[in-house]
Amino acid sequence: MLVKAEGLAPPAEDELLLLGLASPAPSPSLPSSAEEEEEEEEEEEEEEELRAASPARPVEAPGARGLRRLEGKRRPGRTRGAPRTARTAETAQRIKRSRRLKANNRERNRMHNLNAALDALRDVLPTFPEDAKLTKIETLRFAHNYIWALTETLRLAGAARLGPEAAAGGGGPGTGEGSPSPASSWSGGSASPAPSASPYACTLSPASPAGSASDAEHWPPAPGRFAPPVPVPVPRRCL
DNA sequence: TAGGCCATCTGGTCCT
DNA sequence: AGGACCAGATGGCCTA
Repeated sequence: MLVKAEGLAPPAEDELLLLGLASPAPSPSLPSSAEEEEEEEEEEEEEEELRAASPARPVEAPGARGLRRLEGKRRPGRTRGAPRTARTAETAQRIKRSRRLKANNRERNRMHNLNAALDALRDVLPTFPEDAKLTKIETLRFAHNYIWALTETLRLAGAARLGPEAAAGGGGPGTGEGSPSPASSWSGGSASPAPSASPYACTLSPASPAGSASDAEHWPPAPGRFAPPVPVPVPRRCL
């Protein structure tokens, strides 16, 4: 997703070689070809460096290099003349750097995947206006409350069919005993809601799971970014 | 300009 | 050993 392409942080100077990484919306699971190429290059370089660093060359195949060594020919190279210790130190640095870049790539992909999942979640949440974009925390909180509201709706609907007694205390789908408020499982740390304090404390406001703090504070006034999911007969408790 | 949100980098820890 | 996951740091963009 990456809503703000221009919001991307500039790549580190030593990462400028990673062509394509700055693309605004790289597919989370499908790295760009440039990215793949770069990764391959990195791996090749790492292997090369490892080979150069290892005096024993345990995996050396009986190929050209082996022959060259047998012939006593030196491999011409960039490290010619450099002290061995300095060379290996530099090599270790390069390997370390290469691994870091790989880890960065993985982390970036991981976060892209996470954001994609978050986007998918946004897609199924009703917002007003429709194209309003919830922040990450809002999305999670809203989803939490929304699920709770739907569950509660089902419970009440089922209870209504069974009669008033069931409505009084019946457990609904997946609700175990009674109906746990969304907050009962919402351990949002400081955002911990204290839901049952007031029967009307809960809202579907994305920013206030089960009505933590004052709802007005979290529910932006006009033009509101979102509205409670109107079509759902939300329990009064959550309105 | 301050504060919120975000993407990215980074080092540490855990898991396979 | 390498990858996944996590949290802290950093810097950019946007808005009130």
